Parts: sequence; C-alpha cells; structure tokens
Amino acid sequence: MIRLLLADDQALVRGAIASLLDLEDDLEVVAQVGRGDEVVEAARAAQADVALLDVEMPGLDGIGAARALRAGFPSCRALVVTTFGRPGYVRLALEAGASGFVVKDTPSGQLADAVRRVAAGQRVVDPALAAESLAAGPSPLSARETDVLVAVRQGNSSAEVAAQLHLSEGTVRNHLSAAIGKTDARNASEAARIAAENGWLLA
Amino acid sequence: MIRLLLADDQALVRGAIASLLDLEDDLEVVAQVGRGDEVVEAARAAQADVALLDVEMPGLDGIGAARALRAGFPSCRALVVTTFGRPGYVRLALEAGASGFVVKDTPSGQLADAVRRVAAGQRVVDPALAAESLAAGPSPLSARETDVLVAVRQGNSSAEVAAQLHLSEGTVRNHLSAAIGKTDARNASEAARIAAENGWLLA
DNA sequence: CAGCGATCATGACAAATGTCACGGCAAAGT
DNA sequence: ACTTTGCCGTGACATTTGTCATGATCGCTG
Repeated sequence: MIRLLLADDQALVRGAIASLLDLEDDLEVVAQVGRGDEVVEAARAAQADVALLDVEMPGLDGIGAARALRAGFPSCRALVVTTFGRPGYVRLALEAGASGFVVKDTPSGQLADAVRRVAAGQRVVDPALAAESLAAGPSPLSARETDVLVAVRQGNSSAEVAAQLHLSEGTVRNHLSAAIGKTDARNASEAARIAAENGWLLA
Repeated sequence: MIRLLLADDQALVRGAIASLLDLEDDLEVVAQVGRGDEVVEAARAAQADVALLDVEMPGLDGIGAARALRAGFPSCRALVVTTFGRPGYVRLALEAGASGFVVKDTPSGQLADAVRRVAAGQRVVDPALAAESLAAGPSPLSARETDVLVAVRQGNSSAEVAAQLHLSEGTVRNHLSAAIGKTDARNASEAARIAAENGWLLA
C-alpha cells in the first residue's frame, strides 16, 4: 500500500485528485495540506511514502517544499505537479531533490502510474518537457540581473530598485537592458515576466 | 439522475473532478471536453443537464461557452468554475446566462451540492465573492480605454496601438494615462494586468 | 605575469512613456 | 435654449526607461 500526501492550495482540485487516486487499490491518501510550509510536518505525522506537490502554493512553493522534504523527512519521495510546464521548473525541481515532475495537462489515468513509479524509486519526467528543459539550458542571467528582475517583478520602478540594491539608477537600467536582450523582451516588465515563466527568478 | 458535462483544459483536473462527482449516486458525468468551443456540441450530443465550465480554456473561454450554451442548447445549465475569483468574472458569467459561479478554492464536498442546486434551477454564487463583485461594480473604463488596454496586453507598444486603432500616439497615451489613474497602476503594463484580472477586458 | 573574458558599475545620450491643458462633440439635465 | 457632464482626440512638455561607450575588478589560462 502506497501512502500519499497531497499538497495543493485549491481545495477542490485537491479533493478531486484524492478521489481519483483513492480509486486505485494500491494507493491511499493519508494526508492533505493547502500550504507548502505544512508539507514536512504532515508527511512525517502520516508517514507518507510519496508527496504530490503543486508548484503554486502559499507559504512555500512546491520546489521549496520538495527541498524541505528531502532535508526533513527523506523517506518520503516528492512528485511535483504543476499547471504549466515552465522549462526551468523541471531543472529546479530535480535539483531540489524531487523524484518526478508532471503537468496537469496529462491524462488523469497516468497519474497513478507516475505515483507508483516514484514510490518504486524511479524518476518520472514528461519526456517532451525534459527535452525542452534541457534545450533551454540554465538561466542566462547574471546574479545582478536576476536581483534586478526580481525587484522589478514586485512592482518597483528602476529608481526604487536602485535604492533597494544600493546602486545608481544608471546601473540598474544597464542590468535591465542586458536582461531585456537576453530574454528577447521589449521592456523591463516583459523581461521580468519571461524570466519568471522560465523559472529563472527562483534559484 | 443529473447528467453532467465537464469542460476544463487540464486533463488531470478534469479527470479528477469526474471521479469526485461520479462518487455521488445522483450524478453522472456523460461528457468531457478540453476546449470551450466544443462545449455546445458535446452537451447536445450527450443531452447534458448541467455543464461545469472552467474559465481558462483554449478556443473559447468559460464565459463565452456559457453564452453559447444559452443560445445553442438552453436546456443545459452552466456552472462556471475558476481558479481565481476575479470580481468582474462573476458579473460577466451571470450576464452570459450562467446559473452559478464557484471558485476552485471551495471544499470539494460542496461541489456536488452546487451542481444539484443548479440542476434544480437555483442560482449558486459564493456569497463572499458575490459581495465583492457587487462592491467592485462594473468596469470604470471607457470604450476607448478598454480598446487600448486590450491592445497593450497583446504586447504592443503605444505607437503600434496608435497605428492599429488609427489614432495619434498622443491620444493613445492619453487614454492610457486615464486607465492608469482608474486602475491605480503605475504604468501601462500594470494597468493592463489589473484590468484583465478584474475581468474588464472581456466584455 | 600578461592577456582574456565576464560581470559590475557609471554617466551621457536617445527613445519611450506618462501628464497636462485644451477644444470638439453628443447626451442628459435645468 | 443654455448649461453641465463625460468621452474622445490632439499636441506640448516632463519624466521615465532603454542603449551605448567606457572603465574597474576578478577569475581563469596560456
């Protein structure tokens, strides 16, 4: 019997997936949480074998939850589930110690199989997504460029970013200009959006 | 026996919700589609009583699907389900002829009840969301301001927007300025984002 | 060590974006 | 009929944003 933990902030989806997996004879949902920072505690309390982690969660995102799980309760393997297959997320998830990565676009019948494979110690990654992730490569952004984009994403103007990072406005704009070039964006906001979609602003 | 149609672009979520609702004795999922523009045809073919429509779908969004359903197969009532409770969406959905509006955040047990109530001819709207929707009121944007924001949202610069709408650049910037004020935004992109989140760019 | 490349930092300049005051026009109110 | 109100359209102006040339620093390599 494989003991499962579900982590997803949308209660409806969480409950629905629970009923889907409970149909399987060899699977058993033993815990459900709606926040990333409750995952480790719940997994330990319920002695879960596999944790299904959504990426978008309050408190701590699914990637961070996978990392925390590896550190705090390593006998429970992590299977990350997400709505969009941002290429960079796959890399980040695996680096964080996750055993698998599945998009919510896949047929519902395959989820149980993915869980079984992860429980058996195998890695599960959508092949197309893995290829895309490999092709996209790691983040092309330098440390400073990433800092600046993160700040812009919060909604700051370049002047405010300069103040926060103790830089001159010119410097900030220069980093932004570089980032705009590397992301094929047309302005700072778009660059921040693209970088975030590729998972370049989390590591 | 209530005959259900599920429309959601994420196959996994669609299947999970199907298994959740199939547990109920008086509910039966008779059709599933992944695109908004397939809803009417499928509902008619399966003689569905209630359609569960996600807002985010390719082809045609859930609001549009509800409208199409009312026009093309009115015996099937529409229950709109969405991830985020954008205030304006509630209003739009009801104006489009939907019988209910539920966020994916609600406990999974309540979904079946919502379906039953809709099937019985009642309206179902999350009370908190309804209040918020009422308080937010209709879109404060004028026709032109909406046009301009829609174009900006596609990724156009103000010069390109001006060309598309046959206006001078100054006029476009003026409408944008007004929209920025009305949305409490700090620049055009943010204004477009906020307006979209409130459902002001769909009607 | 010298040379190379990458990153960081800066200011000058150019281009875009946002604000403002103005006039025309049509619908609603007095 | 006259005023008021709101939306549309426009250009002048100020501000913000993006690009470029330049120099400093650091790690790596022949």
